[in-house]
Amino acid sequence: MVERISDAEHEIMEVLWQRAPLTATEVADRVADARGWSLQTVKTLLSRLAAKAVIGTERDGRRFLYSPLVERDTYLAGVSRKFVDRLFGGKVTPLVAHLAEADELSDDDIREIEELLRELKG
Amino acid sequence: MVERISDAEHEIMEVLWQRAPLTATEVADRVADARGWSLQTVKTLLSRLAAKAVIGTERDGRRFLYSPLVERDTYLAGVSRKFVDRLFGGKVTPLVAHLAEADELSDDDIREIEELLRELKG
DNA sequence: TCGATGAAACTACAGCTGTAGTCAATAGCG
DNA sequence: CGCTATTGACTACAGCTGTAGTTTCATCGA
Repeated sequence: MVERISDAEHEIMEVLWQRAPLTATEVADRVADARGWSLQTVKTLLSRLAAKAVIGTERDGRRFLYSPLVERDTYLAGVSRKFVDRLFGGKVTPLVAHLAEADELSDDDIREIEELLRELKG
Repeated sequence: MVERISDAEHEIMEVLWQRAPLTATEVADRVADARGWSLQTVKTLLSRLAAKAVIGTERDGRRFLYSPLVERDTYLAGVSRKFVDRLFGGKVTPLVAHLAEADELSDDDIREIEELLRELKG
């Protein structure tokens, strides 16, 4: 069970999953576009993530380098599971059905998923 | 945009989506199994949902009857969308791929989804 | 009629979240 | 060697969430 990661924290994680280790300033630069957070905000989020042992710190002189301790896939698996459990009784099919009905799936999407499923069976 | 519904609130909504209108006491009885909430807690959650206009109240003598104002499907659509956006860049295919890789999809699931997609195209 | 009972309204409170300001140490520059 | 800029640590604070206690008001039975 990975500790709960909040929305803002997740944004930080995405950056670190893309490239690590990074300093606080580097992380701040990379999230600057999406959210307009100050450096201090980013540092607070990094501290909280470190406190939860979701990221690790490595001293580099006077500053820290941060890296994820949890794989993105592991995290996604946990979150997806909880999501599907909570809203779709643990079954994936209704979720896909729902997205499909809600017109969230383009024809291309459908083709892609079909392709994917074919590979899975093969 | 439906207002954000917290976990606890969602539990209450599920009860009301299953049957409505219900009194606070009836709702409390129905969630008693899952979570061990007191009647007061349930009433607080009902008030918050009513304040958000996610459920409606109808006076019945000295008490209230509560009913959802938001369809379950509408709500699921919004939440699913946000989920897919946030974790899978808005694309459903990676979500399915992920669930598949994480062994969350049984052979039966795959067959069901294929069937579903066939219908969608038809 | 009056007290017990049941319902909603109001109040509480700690922990999490988003967002940041301030402080203290340190290191590099002049 | 002292000042300035950088960096992490500590502090802040309002709004949301989970979980309820307390108060007040109306009503039903004796």
